[in-house]
Order: sequence, then C-alpha cells, then structure tokens
Amino acid sequence: MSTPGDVLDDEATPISPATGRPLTKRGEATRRRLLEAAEEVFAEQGYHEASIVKITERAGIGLGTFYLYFDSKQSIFEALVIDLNRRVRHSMSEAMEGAASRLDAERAGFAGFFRFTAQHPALYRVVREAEFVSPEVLRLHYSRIVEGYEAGLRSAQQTGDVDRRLDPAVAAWALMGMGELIGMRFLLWERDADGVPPAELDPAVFDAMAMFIDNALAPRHDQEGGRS
Amino acid sequence: MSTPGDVLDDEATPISPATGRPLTKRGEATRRRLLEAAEEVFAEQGYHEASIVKITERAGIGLGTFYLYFDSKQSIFEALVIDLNRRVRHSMSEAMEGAASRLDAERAGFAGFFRFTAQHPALYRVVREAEFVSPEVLRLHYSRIVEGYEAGLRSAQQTGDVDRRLDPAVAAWALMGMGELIGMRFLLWERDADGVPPAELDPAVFDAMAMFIDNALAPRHDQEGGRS
Amino acid sequence: MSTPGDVLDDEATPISPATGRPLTKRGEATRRRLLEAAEEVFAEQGYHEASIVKITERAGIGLGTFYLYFDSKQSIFEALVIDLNRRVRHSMSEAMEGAASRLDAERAGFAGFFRFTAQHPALYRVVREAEFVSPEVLRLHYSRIVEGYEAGLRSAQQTGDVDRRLDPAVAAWALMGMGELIGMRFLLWERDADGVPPAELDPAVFDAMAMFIDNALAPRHDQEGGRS
Amino acid sequence: MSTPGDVLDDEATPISPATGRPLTKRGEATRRRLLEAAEEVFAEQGYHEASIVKITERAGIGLGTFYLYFDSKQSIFEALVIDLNRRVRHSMSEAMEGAASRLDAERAGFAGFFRFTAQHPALYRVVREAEFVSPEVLRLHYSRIVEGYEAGLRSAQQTGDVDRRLDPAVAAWALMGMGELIGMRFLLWERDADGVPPAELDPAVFDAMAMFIDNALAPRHDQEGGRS
DNA sequence: AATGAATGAGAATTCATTCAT
DNA sequence: GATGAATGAATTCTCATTCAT
Repeated sequence: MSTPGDVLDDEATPISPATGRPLTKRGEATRRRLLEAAEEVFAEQGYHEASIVKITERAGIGLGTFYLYFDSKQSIFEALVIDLNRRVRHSMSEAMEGAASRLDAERAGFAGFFRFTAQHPALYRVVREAEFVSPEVLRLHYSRIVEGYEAGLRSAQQTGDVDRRLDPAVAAWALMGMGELIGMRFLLWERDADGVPPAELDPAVFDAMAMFIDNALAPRHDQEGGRS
Repeated sequence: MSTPGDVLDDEATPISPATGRPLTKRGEATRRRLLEAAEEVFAEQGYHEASIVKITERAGIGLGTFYLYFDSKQSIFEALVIDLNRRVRHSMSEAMEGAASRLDAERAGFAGFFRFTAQHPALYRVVREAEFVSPEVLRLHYSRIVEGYEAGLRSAQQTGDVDRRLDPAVAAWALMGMGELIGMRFLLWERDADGVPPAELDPAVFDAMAMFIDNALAPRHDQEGGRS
Repeated sequence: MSTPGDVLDDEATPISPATGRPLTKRGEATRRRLLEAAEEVFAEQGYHEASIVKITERAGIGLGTFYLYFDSKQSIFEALVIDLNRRVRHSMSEAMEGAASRLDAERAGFAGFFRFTAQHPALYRVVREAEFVSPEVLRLHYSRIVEGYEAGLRSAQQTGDVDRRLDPAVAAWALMGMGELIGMRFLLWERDADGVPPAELDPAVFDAMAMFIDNALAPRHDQEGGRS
Repeated sequence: MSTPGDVLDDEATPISPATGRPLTKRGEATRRRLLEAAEEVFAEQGYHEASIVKITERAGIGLGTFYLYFDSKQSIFEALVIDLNRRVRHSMSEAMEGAASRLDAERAGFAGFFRFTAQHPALYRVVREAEFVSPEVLRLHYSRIVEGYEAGLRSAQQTGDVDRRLDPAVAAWALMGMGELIGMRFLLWERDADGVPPAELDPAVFDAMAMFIDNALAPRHDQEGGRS
C-alpha cells in the first residue's frame, strides 16, 4: 500500500501526508510526540500488539490526528526504525572516535552497539521485528551499518591492519551477525536474580568476543600467502 | 493457557489437546497434514498473515478439526519451529559426518546449515519470526544448535585444533550469528535477474566466510600466550 | 426440531430414538448413566454451559453414543426436567401423607417442596431454566404441581377447611409462586459465613410463611359473606 | 472482566467503556438506539438466541460500534434489566398513588405490575432470564421491588391495616412470587382463539387474587393473639 | 451397541482507517 | 489542525450433530 520509500529520506523536512505541505511548528511538535509515543508502545508491546489508539493515547492526542502525520501503522513503524538506525550508528561512530588502530576501532564499534542495545533493550527488538513488518527497511538498516564496517575494513586492509585475504563485505556481514546474536544472548536474554536486565554487556563476554574478532581479522604471519 | 512446554518434548507420542488421549492412526495422519499445511502457509505469508482458516483450507480439512489437534495458531507454530529445528540440526550433523578435522567439520556444519536454508528459504524465516511469537521456543532453537557447536569447539580445543584462549560459548554464539546473517544476506535476499533465489550459497561467499572462521578459530602460533 | 412431546410420556418404556425399538438391558443402563451425568452437568453449569461432550465424559461413554439415546441436547434436558418434576411431587406428596387437616397438608406440602429444593439447590435451578429452553416442559411441570394443589383446595373448600370464596386455580398458582420465590430467596440465595448453603429452610421463615398461607386460606368468620 | 457493578449505578451519566469518557450527544443517541434494539431482540429471541449482530442490525448501526458503548452482550443485557426494573417500579408506584388504604394500595401495586407485564409480555421474560445470565442483577431487581413492598407492609402494620403477626420480609417475597406466577400463567401463557395475548389480566383472576391477598394480610379479629 | 474424528455454521471481538464536525 | 464516532472485514474459537468404522 504505502511504500517505505516515503519515509526513507530521513533527513528531509517532514511533510504532512494529508496536505503534502511542510508541517507548521505546532505540527512538528505533534509529529514528534507521536514518534516518541510509538517508540514506547512498540517497544513495550511489539508491532502487532501495539495499536494506533494506544499510540495516540500515549501521545495525548486525538485518534484521527494520527493520520495527519502518518499514512498507516506501518509507516510510523518504518519512520521509527529509520530513526533508531541513525541512533545506533551514532552510538557506534561516537565510540569509534579516536581509536588507535583498526582493531581497536572494531572493538569500540561493537562496544557502542552493545551500549545502545543495553540501554534500549526493548527498542532493539523493534528493529529486529522490522524483518517481518517491513523487510525493505530492515535491509536498509543492516546495509547502512554494514556499509560503514565494510569501508573501515577495506581501508584497514590497505594499511595492513586487517588480513588482506578477507572479503570485506562478507566479513562485515559476519561481524554484524555476531554482534546481533551476542547481543541477543548476553544482553536481551540475560536477567539477574531479580529479573533485572544487565546495564552493560558482561566484560568477560565482551573480551571473549574481542579476541574472536581479533583472531578473525588480524593478518596471520604464520600463514601468510597460505590457503586458497 | 497453553504453555510452550506442551510442545517441547518433541519426541513424545502426540496427544490430542481436546481429549488428552493419544491419537489414532487416522488422527496422526490428519495432524501431519495440518503441520505440512502450516509450514507452507507460515512460510508464504508469515505468522500474522497466516490464519487457521488458510491452514485448514490448505490441508483440505474442516476448520473445526484444527482444534482437535492444536490449541491455537501459536501452538501449531511452536510445533513447527520445534520440527524445523530438528531438521536443521539433522542437515548440519549429516554434513559434518566424516570431517577430517575440526575446522573442516565447522565448515561442513555451515554448509549443511546453508543448504537447508537455501532449500527452504521461506521456512527459515519462520524460525526467525519465532522471536516475536514465542520467544521461549526461539531460545530453545538457538540453544540446541549452539550446544552442539560449543561441545565441538571445546573438544577441538583439547586436541589443539582450536585456539585454546577462546571462550567456546561466546564463540559458538558468534558463529551462529554469522551464519544467520550471512544466510539472510546472501541467500534470502539474493535474487538473480529473473527474481529466482539461488539454489545454494555462492561458493565465493562460502569460501570467504570459511576463511573468516578459520582465522577466528585456528591457533595463532605467532601470538601464542599473548594478550589479556 | 424435536418436539417435547417425545419425552413427556414419562412412564413409557424408553425406546431408542435411533432404532425405534425398546432398549436392551445394557441400553437401559447406558441411558440411565447419561441422565445422571446430565443431571450433574446441567446443575453445575446450566443449560448453555453444559455440552454433550461434558455429559458423555461424565457418564464415561463415547460421544457418539449419546445420540443412540437422545435426539438432542434439548431432549435430554426435557427428560431431566420431567424426571425432576416427578421427584419434587413425590417429595411433596410424601410430606403431605397423614396430615390432620387441609391447612396442615398445605404446610407439609411446602415443607416437602423446600426440603427437595434445599437438598438439590442447583438442580432446582435446572427446572427454572426450562422456561428459556423448553417452555412447554416448564408449563407441564408447573401444571402438574398446580393440579394437585387445586384439587386439594377444592375438596378442602367442600369440607369448609378453606375459604369457599377463593378461586382454587388462582390460589394454587399463587401458592406455587410464593413457594418458588421464598425458596429462591431463602434457600438458593442464602449462604452462611463460610459460603455454605443452608441444609433446610430457616424455621422462622417457614413459620412466617405458614402463617401467611393460613391467613390466606382459612375461612374468615369475621367477614363471612362480606366483600365483593 | 466487566462486573455488573458497572451498570448498577443506573442514574449516572453513561460513559463509553472503550474510552472511559462521557458520551457526546451523538454518542448518547447511539447508545439509546442500541438499548432499544436490544430490548426488542432479547424480548423476541431470548438471551442466547440474540446476538450482537442482530442487535446492531436492528439498531441500524455498524457491528463494531456496539463495542464503543457496551463491553459485551451480557453488559447490554444487564443495562436493559436495570432499565426495565426502573420502568416496572414506576408503573407500580404510579398505580399506587392516591390509594385509600394499604390493602387498596397493595391491589393497585399489583395492578400496575400486571399492566406493565401485559403491555410488554415478552419483555418481562427478559427480566426472568436474568437469573441465568446475570444472577446479581436479578437479585437487585427483585430486592428493589421487595424493598418497597416491605416498607409499605411495615408501616401498614403500625396503623393496624395489616396483620401485625406477619413477617413483612417474608410476606413481601411471598407477594412478589405470587405476582410473578400469576402473571406468567394468566398473562404470558394466555392466548385467545386467534393466538393474541390478552391486553390485560382477566378481571376475574385479578379479583380472585385480590381476595387471596386481602385474606393473607388483613388482621384476623377472630384469631387475634392466637397461634404459635 | 459403541465410538470418536470430522464438520462448519455461527458467535464474540478487534482495530486500522475514514470522515463529518 | 484536531477530533472521535462509526465502520466492517477478518479472526479465533466452540459445539451440536453426523457418520464411517
């Protein structure tokens, strides 16, 4: 019905889907309240349990008003995923700033990712649910993150920090997948005795993972020129 | 009402949830037809688009009959995920049989996983969707696979085939995550010019991934005893 | 669909609705078990909550077997009401035996009615529910009881024990109604501190009612020949 | 989920169960149409045969709209019984106004009750069915009527119009029961040759009943101080 | 005589979306 | 801009009854 394209140009000035005109200041505030409410409701209840009524009630606005700002439930969900993607990437790149080496940067990037996930555990579930709600948006989400990874790996290969024989695209997707499942297993599933989720990834797990990554990426002097 | 526990003892003789008695031969056949139909419908339409009407129509049985065999849509979904888990693991262990070394076995396991995914692309989506439908069942699915991985890594560490400094649990989850995302990106998303999904994982991708894994797991003679 | 007439000739040898032939000894036993089970289930759950499955399970027989003995859920319900009617009337006439006077007999009849109600509180609900399930059977139930009342009043008027100016039919229905509502209010609704229903009607209530009835029925010497 | 309590405060401004807010004028009109339609449908078909589809069709509104005003079929039924209770009592107290004596008032009250029943024969069935749908509401219905009766009897005992030895509560329930069954037998069941229900209670029956009541209530000068 | 698998009409209920105010 | 009443397609689930074994 509505294509995700509507919403993927995420930096553009928001326009009303009803009038096609840019929003007034009051309108922008309402839109923001809707997005914030949607974030909470989707995070707490998941896509299918969430409803427009719940979102508008949480936002404190009238039900009908919703459709002045978004085409559909799917479209606000997509806008939200786009927004989360920006925030995750921001958390990651912030963490990577000033890293001494590529491998350090890699570790720092993961740390940023895990920090975001730990701080918004339910929210990250929203992103994963996009696979079943709006696959295109999920692709976009993954692709944007992988893009950065891949570029980093590629330049690190040139400086010799990363094993030149690796395929940067495949390696980037592999790293992304590792982060996802480690995050799911050791952050989202983990609860202490009182049922409280951890505030951050267990450092031992993080170190174990960092070593795994180091191994995978670092040039191997013992095998240089080796295998097919 | 129904807990996933009902369905997790996957080898037990199936019993009717309506009467609590074991199924007759005729009943077992009907149950099987329902599961097969559910597999198709869930794969094609996803959990929420699927409906019991669609499933029973596909199975060619009456709507009410469904409830003689399953409590709800969720319960047949869970039974299906359990069944898929068994089949994925079978595909993996079959592929690993007779591997010469641990690293070979690892590669072979991935190959088995990718083969299954390539042959049932939509089906694997079903498993992933379980995260949002029946999280306990998804945990079980992942845990069962990881369990095997972890045991394999642990014994390979003893023989020295795998870097002893790695944490086998973390490594196992990392490998699992890699497989998932590589499979998603290079199998489920991939289409040729005619929109046909690939029959198998692109060998170049597979090799690239194999090298990544080898790097990650193999003992590093140049750093032996090295880092924190 | 099925008319209550099927079942109203309550003393006839029961015949199978399926074959139209009289039941064998084994068949009669099964029929009796069904009726007993139905009595319990209807009493506990009411007509609409009760189901054939529940009845046959309680009776310990197969579901399909039910239809060898009764046409429908309604028809077993009707059979049950007929049966209860017989038992209530038996309880009443037993109590009335050997009463010294008509007014004594009247009181005794009520006592018999209340005793039955107190002993089978839920069961008497079944009879009342017949108004909404099978009105003809309820009419029959009431009419049969009223018939006896009316005859008793009529003959007592001849002996002068009961005010000759009263219309025996109207008086009989009035008495019936009194019994019903007093029974409902002071037996079915009453619970002690532990939620236990009373084992019998509170004697004070019974006496108060008896005086009301005495007043209503006894000839009034002070007004004899009086009012319109 | 919904307790009958929701609906028992019958004079309160109606609020939407969906939003919890008071109704707009338009909303109140819709609610009234629903109640009127429900009255007809319940009266014609009984509680279990009635359905929300039938009610909304009769009301000429959309199916989903029903749930903006009532939680469930049971809840509109309860609202209806409450409403009928108010109307019956109104009919009774109107008839009793200006009665010369207590016994006259008693007769007049019954006349009012029978008039209402005669004018809405099917409707009174609705009230009786409440016993099996929502027992609390039925209790409330009876209790409210009996309350008035009892107070009237008590004060008439003080003036000496009613036999002081009677228990007013028991007498009130007895009178209520008489009215119910006389009404059922001589109004609801009665049909003339063309199957038309009577427009009012047969005066002969009414007089017979009035005499019964007079007898029951009037002080007996011949026995004053008499029995146990 | 007994069984229980199969059936499908029908019920209640939800919720994204529209539109008149 | 904002509102919330109205809508109805779609969904899940129940259960009296049938019928082949």
